[in-house]
Amino acid sequence: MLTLLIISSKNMTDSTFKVACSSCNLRELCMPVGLEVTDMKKLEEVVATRKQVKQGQLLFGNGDAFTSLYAIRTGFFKTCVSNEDGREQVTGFQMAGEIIGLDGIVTDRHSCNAVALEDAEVCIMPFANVEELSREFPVLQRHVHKIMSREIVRENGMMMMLGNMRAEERLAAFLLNLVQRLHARGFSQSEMILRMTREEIGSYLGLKLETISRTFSKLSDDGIIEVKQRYVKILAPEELRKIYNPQPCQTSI
Amino acid sequence: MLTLLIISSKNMTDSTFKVACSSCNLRELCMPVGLEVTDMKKLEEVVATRKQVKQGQLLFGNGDAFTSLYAIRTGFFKTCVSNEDGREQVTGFQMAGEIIGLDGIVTDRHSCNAVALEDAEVCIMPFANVEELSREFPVLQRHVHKIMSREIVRENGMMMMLGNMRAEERLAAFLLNLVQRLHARGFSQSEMILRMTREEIGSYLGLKLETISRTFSKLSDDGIIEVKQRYVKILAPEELRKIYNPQPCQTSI
DNA sequence: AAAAGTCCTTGATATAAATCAAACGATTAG
DNA sequence: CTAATCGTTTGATTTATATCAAGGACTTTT
Repeated sequence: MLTLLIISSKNMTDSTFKVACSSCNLRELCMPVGLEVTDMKKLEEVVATRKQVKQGQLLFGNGDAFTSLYAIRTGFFKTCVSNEDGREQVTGFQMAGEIIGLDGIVTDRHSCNAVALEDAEVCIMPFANVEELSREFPVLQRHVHKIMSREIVRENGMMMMLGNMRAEERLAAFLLNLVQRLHARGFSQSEMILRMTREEIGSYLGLKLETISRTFSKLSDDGIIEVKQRYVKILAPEELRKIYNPQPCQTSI
Repeated sequence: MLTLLIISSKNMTDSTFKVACSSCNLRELCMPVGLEVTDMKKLEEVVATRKQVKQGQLLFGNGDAFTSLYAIRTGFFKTCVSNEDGREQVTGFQMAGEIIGLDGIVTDRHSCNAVALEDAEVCIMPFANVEELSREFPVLQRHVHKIMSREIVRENGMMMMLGNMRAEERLAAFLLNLVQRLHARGFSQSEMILRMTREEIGSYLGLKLETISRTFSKLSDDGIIEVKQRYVKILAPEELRKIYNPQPCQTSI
């Protein structure tokens, strides 16, 4: 029975359902737009297979050989780097339609861990395929460049957060960013269920879990959000945006 | 006379000296290695012209249209992002052989400022050329991907610094990184002249200038470095490395 | 249903770095 | 040569966040 289950699972995830980007509802998120149907069919070759990753499992880890990029189909990931002395830094949270694995290109080894925060499924895109098809399709080439550039710009923003902002500003930015990305995927623009712990949020924002908790309570006391464990509702999005982007002090002259 | 000077300057920087990557001593830093001479000649087409940037001048600024990547030939740059309310974050310091401008790809506009910290000269590489030649030369394609991935990995490391490290660790990491890059360019592995102010170092490391100054003094008092204004000499590189990478506390069991 | 394990919240206290302030050294302008 | 400016150093004090500690809430296991 166990064997049967495993075989069944393998079939399900690896070969039975041949991947079809053209019919994937995440197409506009991880594939270039404005393609002819024939080109689209060709581009589907970037994706070799899919893979399921159970909550808590590693998709790839620091030191692993780099072979592929991964497009998240379902589920939620965190990526984190760690120090010789064991300190961890969450470098990002990724959701459906986003690409992970770019860190591995430079050294042919991954330099971070990608952990599923809920059961997930990814499309495996062997990087050799990506590069080959990029040479053939300028639109894919441009798409890949944009994905990498977007990540660079995101991390620039993170440096600004970590270097300059106070706890409340960081958490406001975090919540606004998260809900905006969820909204772009068809979810509510005011409510969400967090997939990560206070400690993981803290690591991402350069704060301790107690500070995250206190800051949640503060925003809740101020009537700006409603928090109940992992559930968060944004009651006053404008107030939250004001915290994130405080107006410069107006001087009289 | 002024006109003459301008014309002369324009000739010097834009057209007189046709660029030749094959004879540039920074070739191994900004070009793929192991190319045939004929391919090398072809690849030189990525570089359109050179441009000189005076100390304090902007190579490109936030909001500028993105057209090109820039390979630094001589000089030293900082890149920085800024907030609506005017806070600045230095996101990097770049020296000869390094590539700047990658932030512009995703939106076709630059999202940061690149400022010359000393008189500089850059090779302009129109991004259209880069993409076209990347399609023709897989080795260039791979090179471009690695440059972008390296920047992503560097920024992951910065997030670790800004999120987890104490002032002394950040400054140690900064000095070790800087001197290592200078050494790779043929300079001393223990001495350097800083091109940036304490305030700029502070912005980069998420600290205030006074903290940078105090931390320099502390490292100096401990006999680990010698500091005199912008001159820094690393007296005890191993000690500095220990500060950057403190051994995890050994527990008895 | 009880027990155990996570995760979260809140309070009391400590601390690293920020802020405020003054003076000093190096460079530039007059 | 003197004054002015800019960058730096150092001291005194404040403050935001970390740390330590305890209890509470939810989830999973038994």
